[in-house]
Amino acid sequence: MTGDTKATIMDAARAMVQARGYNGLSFRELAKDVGVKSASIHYHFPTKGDLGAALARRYSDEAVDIFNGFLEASQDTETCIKKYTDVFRSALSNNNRMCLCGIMAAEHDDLPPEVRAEVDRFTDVNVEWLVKLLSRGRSKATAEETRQRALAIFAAVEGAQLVARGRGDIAVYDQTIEAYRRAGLLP
Amino acid sequence: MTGDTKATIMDAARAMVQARGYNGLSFRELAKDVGVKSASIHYHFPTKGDLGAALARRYSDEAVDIFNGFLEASQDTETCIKKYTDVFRSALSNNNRMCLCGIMAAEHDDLPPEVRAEVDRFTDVNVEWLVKLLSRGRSKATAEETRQRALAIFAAVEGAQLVARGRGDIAVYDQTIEAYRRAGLLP
DNA sequence: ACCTGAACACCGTTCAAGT
DNA sequence: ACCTGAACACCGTTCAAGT
Repeated sequence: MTGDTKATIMDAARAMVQARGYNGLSFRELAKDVGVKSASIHYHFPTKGDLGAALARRYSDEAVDIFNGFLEASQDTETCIKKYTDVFRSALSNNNRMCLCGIMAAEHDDLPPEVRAEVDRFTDVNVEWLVKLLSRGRSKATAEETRQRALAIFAAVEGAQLVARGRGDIAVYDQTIEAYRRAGLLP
Repeated sequence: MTGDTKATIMDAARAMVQARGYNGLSFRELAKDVGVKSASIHYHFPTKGDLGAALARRYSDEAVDIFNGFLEASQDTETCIKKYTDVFRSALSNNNRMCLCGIMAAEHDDLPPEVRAEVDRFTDVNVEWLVKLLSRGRSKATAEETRQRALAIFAAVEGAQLVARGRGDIAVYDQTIEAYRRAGLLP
């Protein structure tokens, strides 16, 4: 009665992937968590690829909403970028978890095509949002330079998360982000 | 006759992990590649963790040698950092592969402790080397600032590789590294 | 010293069968 | 509409047995 099974499955699966990756996601373990048999998971998501793609799609959609909220709430670029890096920070503070699409990008060659496509879209929505943010302030950078800087910021943040997670130390993330700012990569 | 089995196993396993991750490494597939039965792999490496740790250890050792070669060959910081980023580039140009320890860092929660320890050591040797490089030129940065910048460079390069690999596009890596340089993160 | 076949408990997936 | 048990070919691992 507490909500539909499909959403429950996705919530449990999302936590699992952020902790252990797409390869670490087990239908049988997932079934135990949710309280059904593994064959039932297949009723809602015929294949593991279907589930993975649904997770990445919802994740990107949620990210777009959250990021756009930052733009609306503040005119200040520095404030927005701080909120942005804090989103990635929050994954780490949630039991040393990682960005759903960051961990899946590392598993690139193991992903079914439909999952890969959705993971790519996460990069797209991040870069698009960062371009929007960087374009608000007047700047002498060309459109192409701005796009490349946006891509660089996204990649650097993902890298900071990856390395901090490896160390299991959120201070590593904070120090790295601060070093990016000092160097001038982050506005 | 062409060399010992143990080295052959490690070479095949290394390629496999750089493409598909630690979780994607299969003893049975590996055995087929090498031409033995999977039980024989266990003779040389009792557990998958033993193999993974041996791979990461050898990888870090080789990296140290290569990096130190750069320092000896050139006094120029810009040249050394270019060679450094080119090492990570070469993984991508080798069939879109990834840094062995970068991909394993993403799988952090799935790794046996002995593998995790060796993966951590790769971060250490990279940061140590970058500190050595950054310290050669005289600079007003404190030792702690230098260490944090070294960590930031390593994280940013790993992130560039991760994102470029996700896109399957080495141009993304090149553009991101160039943007790091423009921003002043890379010397 | 090195390799193997057979067994174990796991995995994603399929499907006929239940309600 | 939703769930299940049983089967399939996979997985890492163990171990007694071979040479």
